[in-house]
Formats: sequence, C-alpha cells, structure tokens
Amino acid sequence: MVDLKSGANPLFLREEELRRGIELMFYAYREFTSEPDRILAEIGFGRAHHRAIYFIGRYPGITISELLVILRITKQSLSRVLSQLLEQGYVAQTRGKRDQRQRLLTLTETGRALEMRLTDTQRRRFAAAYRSAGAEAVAGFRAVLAGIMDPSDLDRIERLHPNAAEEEEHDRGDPSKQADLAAKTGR
Amino acid sequence: MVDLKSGANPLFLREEELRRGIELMFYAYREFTSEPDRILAEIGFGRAHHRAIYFIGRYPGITISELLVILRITKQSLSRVLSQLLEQGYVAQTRGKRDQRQRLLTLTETGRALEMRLTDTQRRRFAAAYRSAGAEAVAGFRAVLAGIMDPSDLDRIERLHPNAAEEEEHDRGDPSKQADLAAKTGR
DNA sequence: AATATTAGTCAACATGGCTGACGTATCGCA
DNA sequence: TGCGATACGTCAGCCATGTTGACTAATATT
Repeated sequence: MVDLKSGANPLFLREEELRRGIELMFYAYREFTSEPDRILAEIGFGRAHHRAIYFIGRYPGITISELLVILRITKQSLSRVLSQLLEQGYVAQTRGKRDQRQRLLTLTETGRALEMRLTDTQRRRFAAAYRSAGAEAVAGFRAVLAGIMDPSDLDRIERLHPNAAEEEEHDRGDPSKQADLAAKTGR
Repeated sequence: MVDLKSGANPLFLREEELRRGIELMFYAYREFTSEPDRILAEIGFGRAHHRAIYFIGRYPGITISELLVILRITKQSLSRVLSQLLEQGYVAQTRGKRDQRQRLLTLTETGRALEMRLTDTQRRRFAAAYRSAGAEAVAGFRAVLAGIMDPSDLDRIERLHPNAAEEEEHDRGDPSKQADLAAKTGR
C-alpha cells in the first residue's frame, strides 16, 4: 500500500494515462470543430461542407475521386454537399485537360473567403495552443497523432506535402499545385 | 528567392504548420473512432452509445445531468441512447440517496464487458503511438490538446481526476468513486 | 406554500452518413 | 475500331444522432 514515485503500480498509471489520452481526443476534437460549426450554421451549411471546402482549398484542382479518398465517404454523400457548394458559387469545376472525365475542383473567391473565415478560427486555436505549449510539445503532439492515424493517410499526405516542416521553396504563388497533385498522387 | 533554414518566410512555415495540425486532428480522430464504430455497428449501436458507456464506466454513479454536462447534448438525445442501454442491460439505474430525483448510472457486467471491448481498441492504438513516440512526445501531445480543449472541460476533468499523472493511491477497488464524483463536482 | 431542480416523454425536423440501382461520357487497350 | 473499365452524376430510401418546443411529475429548497 505504501507507494513510491517510480513505478508504483505501473498498470494503474498506464490505464489512467491511456484514458486521459482518449478523453483529450474527445474534448479537444469537439472544441476544434465548435467555432466553424457555428459559422456554418449561420449560412445553412454543416461540417461536411467545411471538409470539402477545406480540402479543395488545400489541393486546388483536386478531382472528385481524390477527394473521396481523402474524406472516405460515398460519392452520394459528397455529391450532396458539393452540388450545394457549386450552386451557391463557393466552388468551381473544370474538366481535366489530360482526362476529360475528371472534374477539377477549385474554390471561387467567395469560397476562398469562407474557407479563410472557417479555418482561421482553427488556426488561431492551434496557434494559441502551440504558443503556450512550446515547440517541443508541438513535435510530440505531431508524433503521437501521426502514430494514431491510418498509415495510408499518413503516406498520402506526405507524398502531397513532402517535408513541409523544412520546406525549401517558399512564396511561390502556386499555379503549380494542380499539376503537383496529379503528379504526386500518380493518377 | 534564396532561402535559409532559419526563418526564411516564417509566415509560410507557420501557415503550413498550422494546417498540418488541423489535418492531423481530422485524420487521427477518424481513425481513433473507426474500430469502436465497427464493433458498435455489429450490435446495432452507434458512437453515441460508446460515449455514454465510456463515461458511465469512468464515473460510476454519475447522474443524468452530470453526463449531459460532459457530453454537451440535449437530454432528449441522451435519453434515446440511454433507454436502449437500460433496456438491453448494459446500464443500471438507482435513485440517489441524498436526492431522490437523481438517477445514478452504473454499468452492468455486460456493460463493463462491452466498454472494455470498445475502449481496448483505442487504448491499444494510443499505447502503440505512445510507445513509438516516446514519453516526452506524450507530454507534448497532452499539452497541446489541453490547450485546444475548452478550459471549463479541462477544469472539470482535473477536479474529477486530480493529478492523475502522479496519482498517490493506487489499486483501490473503487467503491468510493461514486461519492467522489458527487463531492468533487460539488453538486 | 411557492419556486427551483431533476428527470422523463412526445412530436417533428435537419444533417450527413449509408446502400442499391442505373445512366452517361470518356479513356485505354486488345 | 470497338469494348470494357473508369469517372462522375443521380434517384430513392434508410438510419443514427443531433436539434427545438411543449408538457408532466417528483422532489428539494427557501
């Protein structure tokens, strides 16, 4: 019953530590989505719209099928939100040059503005958390989450954003992103 | 255009870094819930059932209103899943001694077994991620997520599990948890 | 005795997942 | 050249889980 700092009942500690991690994920994720959700609700959109806008903004010229791989939802589910985003002028479609069956998606100016407004709240939240936790903590945060993710997702985003942490080319205006995506996904 | 390791276009780096964080949350959270979701689907339950079971298991003797504060859903939503869990024998209810209006919730043996089965998949995932990332990374992970959470949630879980990382009393069989919760929440 | 708190219930609605089925244009290859 | 595979669209319906609003009942508190 007497216990010491080091290793007293490691199983209990371990259990408690793991449950803490699980709960942190739950609480943090909810908070992470709360502000965008509020903004989206104002304009009659939902979280699904944010996801689509986010990744189209991230990968301009992305195709429908690439977006489906990222989101892991059915094309019917995606179609529902995407057609609203198209109708209401947040997203534009052009046919693929190389492959005319493809629909290349990009944000319009309006879409980009909304994306900024939504993602800004999340960026701010992360920036504050990073600032108060410190650079080393950020590395740890990334390492743990990377360990939790699906390896195939991790693979993909690393192909798409190679060594972003030590990126060599900056301030390019990015007309190249579209070609990049096609090349890097190899499809 | 020439660039250096240190501080070349810090705004670009910062933007990229923050977006990486956002994406990690998205991908990791999805993976984190995927295995429990699969198990739940087998028995006709959903993620909402897992949440209820999880927190009832975590805080045996919790009341409905305390659970509502944790989950932040309406009582109607909770009632739907809770009544299924009661009917199917995963959760038991007893009236509060001090306040007869309260319903104190606990897991039955069946409920505890399901909770274990579900949470085990998440524990395993975290354990693997922790192991490969290292102890320091875990501290960083926690610091960042704590910075993202709602401060009031953070407050509450710290009142409920004071200094769990350096817990002094171990291996108590926990008949005391119920009283603890009531006392610590002060309600 | 009046008021506040805790919980339960009924009804209706929205979002965003899902399956299944079917249609069309285009590409690539045998 | 023509045919199968691929990329995308669409219609219809189901389910889980969130929401609001209205109302009841039991119990506690002041």
